[in-house]
Amino acid sequence: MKPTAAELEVLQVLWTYGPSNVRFVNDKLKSERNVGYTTTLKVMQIMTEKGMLERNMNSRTHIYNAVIEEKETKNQLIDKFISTLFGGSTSGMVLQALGNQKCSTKELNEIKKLINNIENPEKDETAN
Amino acid sequence: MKPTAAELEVLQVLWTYGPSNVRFVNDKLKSERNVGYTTTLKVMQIMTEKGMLERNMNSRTHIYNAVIEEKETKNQLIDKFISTLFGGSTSGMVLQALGNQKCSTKELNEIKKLINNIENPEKDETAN
DNA sequence: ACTCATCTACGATAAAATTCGTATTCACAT
DNA sequence: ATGTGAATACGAATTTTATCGTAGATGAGT
Repeated sequence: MKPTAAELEVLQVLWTYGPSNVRFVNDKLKSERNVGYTTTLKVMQIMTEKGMLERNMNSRTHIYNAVIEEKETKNQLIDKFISTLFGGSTSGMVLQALGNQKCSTKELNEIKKLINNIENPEKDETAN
Repeated sequence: MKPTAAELEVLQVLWTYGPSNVRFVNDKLKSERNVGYTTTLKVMQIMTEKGMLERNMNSRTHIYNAVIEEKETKNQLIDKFISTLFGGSTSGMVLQALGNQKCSTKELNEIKKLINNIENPEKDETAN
């Protein structure tokens, strides 16, 4: 399941706001770029055919929802990204991402904490 | 400058091995998947038109080289990736990537070291 | 000089993704 | 009931990407 760029935009809206109709999704997309209503409609219909979305047609205005899971989908995209650009080295990608210096101290601390939890699972402080 | 998937494959070869001819690049690509020689040729010609590559035509066999920088290009791709999928949060992406558990202890230590260096630049041990 | 392998140039095709116009249907307010 | 606004359905045009076949040029070896 490999969403295209346009499909990812739709998924982001649905993941963020939950089940929505086409008008709502199109409005959100239009806040980023110019896109016609029927364009968004078409994309969402195709996504439904592909099984990415499901739709409730009880009312005249159909309500769409994401079928594919946010976390799982993003994991697949990250894996693909890492294998294509960093020869499969997660740390290689992380090092480059952090080197961009866009992280606050707080964020860096979160990452350090996560690393400690991975290294010492028995001392996991977030488990309680 | 947004390389396509096929273009990224070519760039990876040139970044890794330096200036190369079409035959060499195509051989490398063929170790991963089946792709015809003229296909690779065409891609590289188009990339040259786009300004991603430059070519030396002194000899009959043209030698191509990447114009766009590996680090800079990957940074742009990471930024795009993070902004599209993680609302611009680098740590959000890193947390999810590390959560996939594919990092060795050694790699995790490298990341921790980098974080420490970012937090305390004056104590940077890699600078010497 | 001739042949053969190999290279580039060029164009055509195919496949995928994106976009939108038009027609039709429906619900609601008047 | 009728008109209006808004929704879906459908199909088509466009753009982008990817792929490769064929033709012509070149150079190396005999």
